[in-house]
Amino acid sequence: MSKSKQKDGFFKDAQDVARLIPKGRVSTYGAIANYLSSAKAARMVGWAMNAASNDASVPAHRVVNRIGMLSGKNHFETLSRMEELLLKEDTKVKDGQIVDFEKLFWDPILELTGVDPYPKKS
DNA sequence: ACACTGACCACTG
DNA sequence: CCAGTGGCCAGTG
Repeated sequence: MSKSKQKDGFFKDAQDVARLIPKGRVSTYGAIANYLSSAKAARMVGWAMNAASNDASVPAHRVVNRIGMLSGKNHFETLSRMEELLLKEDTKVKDGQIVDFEKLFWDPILELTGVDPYPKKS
């Protein structure tokens, strides 16, 4: 990061995927991580967002944890910044959680590859 | 160069 | 059902 050129890596990819999230939709760290590598790299996605917090082109506010909670709001300029940004995009937020999260959920795997990562329960 | 940490998730017991 | 633990990648001390 400090270097002018960013080597291709998880960060770059995660930020790139974040930019693909349509306005008014939200995604999760795990989904993005799973799309890039595995769900276990979810932590890095959050970190990538933090690294990109200076980059306004990366809608980090559209990325929440798996239960639709604004877990990363503490890393924004202000605690209410993330929620405000979401509300501006018609994304309802209630008590720190995305309303109708299931409907607004944008899964890169499902949307970009067409493969349903969540096989129906047996 | 080693160890630890981090906006998380899924699997085990 | 709740608690515990491993794991992923990159950056920092």
